[in-house]
Amino acid sequence: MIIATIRDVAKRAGVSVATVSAVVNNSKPVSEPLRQRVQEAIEALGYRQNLLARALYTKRTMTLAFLVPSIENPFFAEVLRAVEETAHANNYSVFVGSTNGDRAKVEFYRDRLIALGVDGVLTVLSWDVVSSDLIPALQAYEIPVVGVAGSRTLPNIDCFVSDDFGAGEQAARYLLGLGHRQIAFIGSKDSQTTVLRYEGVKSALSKSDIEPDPSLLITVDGYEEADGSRAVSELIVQNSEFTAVVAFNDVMALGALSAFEDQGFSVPERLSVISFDDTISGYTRPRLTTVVCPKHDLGAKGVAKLLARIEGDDSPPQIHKLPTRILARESTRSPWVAHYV
Amino acid sequence: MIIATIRDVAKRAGVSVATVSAVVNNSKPVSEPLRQRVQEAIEALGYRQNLLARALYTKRTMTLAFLVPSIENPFFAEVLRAVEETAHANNYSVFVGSTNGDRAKVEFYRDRLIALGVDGVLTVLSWDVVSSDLIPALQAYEIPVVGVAGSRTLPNIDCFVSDDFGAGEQAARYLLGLGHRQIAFIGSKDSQTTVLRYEGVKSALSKSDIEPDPSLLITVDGYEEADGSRAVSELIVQNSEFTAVVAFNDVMALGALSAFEDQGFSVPERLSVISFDDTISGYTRPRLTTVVCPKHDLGAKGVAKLLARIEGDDSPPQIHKLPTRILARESTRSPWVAHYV
DNA sequence: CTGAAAGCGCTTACAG
DNA sequence: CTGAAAGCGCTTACAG
Repeated sequence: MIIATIRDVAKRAGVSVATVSAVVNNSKPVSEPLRQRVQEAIEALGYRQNLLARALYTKRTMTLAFLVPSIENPFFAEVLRAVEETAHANNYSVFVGSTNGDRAKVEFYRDRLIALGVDGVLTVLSWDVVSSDLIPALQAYEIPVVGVAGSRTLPNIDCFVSDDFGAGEQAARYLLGLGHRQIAFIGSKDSQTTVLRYEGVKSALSKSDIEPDPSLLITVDGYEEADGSRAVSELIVQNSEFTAVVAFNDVMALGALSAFEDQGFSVPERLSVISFDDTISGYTRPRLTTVVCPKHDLGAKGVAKLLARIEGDDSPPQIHKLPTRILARESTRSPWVAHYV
Repeated sequence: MIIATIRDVAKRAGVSVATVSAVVNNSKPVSEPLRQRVQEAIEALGYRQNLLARALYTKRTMTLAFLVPSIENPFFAEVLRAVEETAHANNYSVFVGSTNGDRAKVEFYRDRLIALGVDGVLTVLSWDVVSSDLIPALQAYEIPVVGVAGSRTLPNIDCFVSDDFGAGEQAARYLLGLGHRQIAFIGSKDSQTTVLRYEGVKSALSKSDIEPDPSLLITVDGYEEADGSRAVSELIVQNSEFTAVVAFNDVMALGALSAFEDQGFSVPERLSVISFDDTISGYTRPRLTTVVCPKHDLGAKGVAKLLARIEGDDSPPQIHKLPTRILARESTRSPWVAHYV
């Protein structure tokens, strides 16, 4: 098949290419008769605009890129979904790049995205990204960048993160509302998010005039299921009283649930467990009450801001902390009846 | 910042743009002194090749697209991961498009991907895609297409699917090996995959001289957790004997697990349960034994074939059924001790 | 080995 | 309202 160009259309319609361009892009007034003839020629030839050739002149490709540390992570997959949706709704297409903590890959995307002329990039501010020169390089080419998800932020670009401190407060307030007073926290060492969420918990406790008990904070290496189980073991040997535990994420909470069951503490009868993220929390037994991150909003608002920047928005960059919400399920309950002593 | 073009580099190095092009693409021999000067000019100017301008002439953008019905589905997320990995390893970038069963979106991507000049597209053969003219349109522009995942295939393009019939056989053989004879199947109505997997189960049964009992096949609408529970209820009222159940997917199996527990049938002590896909099967209690789909291979091999097509491979299109494998966990056990009567 | 020139498919001042 | 022309940043015959 021979691919029709704007010139072919012009010839068939008996007009100039400028006129064809004007009707295709609706960029200038064109008289009805000519418009008609052009349209017919387009149909007849099956003409399609070549966006690449167009971009050469306009510097706009109508493409965006989204960079994540790992695509298959359900959290990012959900953000990606919102990114694609929002981009599509605004007539943009999106490249996905997974960086996997690999600086070389970050550099590959840095070079490639510039070479491909993307109009903007949304990126998770993972360490590999932040420690490379991706962002300044993009900015040197006047390609807007916005950061998203993760708790890390950067001062010189717009960032959309979930409010981890607020999430911690929310979790604790929920438990407090149920009547819990002795609330443990299990988290991951070296995780900024753990810190923030725990600070939120402490804040809520303080507001209820409860002195946070340091022996009720357990942090372990890693943030997988086994790490959650391990944290629970450590918690139990502390021998402090508690009626509820806040787990850093769903997966650790799953491990915690198993550990409690193994030790004969039934959830939620004797102990309440609450987690964060809402990834697998609907699949555990009991189903976990969790603090839901605004994954969809993160992607949607991130893209919206990116598009605004592309359109010329030059207001100062801001950090946007999006609110979380409690999704109550089966793992939490009032401690009135019985509790662990 | 002023963006350096090939002309700027040529000027600074005192050579022609043809020479710069030759060294950048390593497409022609260039004398060492000139190469040197060009390299220096490139460094000094921070020159980067504009792939769009290049593509205008070469018709190659080094981009691929991957179309899925839903990005956030963990199954496709995993395929996407392999797609991105393989593309990157071969110096390609990838657009992701989610079609969501929406024909209009399929058409958007059809037009856009052509306009953007992608070199090839990998697509899940969901109904929206197959019922649109996406594939013929792409082919008219000589853009190679390969189909992936899902059980649907098309005769005129390369397809990579997991071997559902084989997966069913595998599941049944595994149960048979454990000593089970009365094996139930719960699946989804109107699912071609259900049919294939069940056929595989029957085949394995027949090979062991076991007559498949039709009352042990339950199909329901939908394929979510609640549907799995419902299927189990229906199965129980059949009042037929069985010691194991094969569930169409992990999520239905989760529902089945709950239903069995509610009815007082403990898994795996009284009943074995096996599922397919390995999405959430590691998170259930007991952890589900499952038949793992070659999600990563699907993506990796699909892209590899696509690249071969781009490079000119014109062998006849083929359907590739990739083998599955059993991942044994806690939900299956020999029925010798006790079983449901 | 090197370069001048044409051309890839568009858009947009500019002139009419 | 319409069109001729220049130019976006590259590559590749072609000639030397």
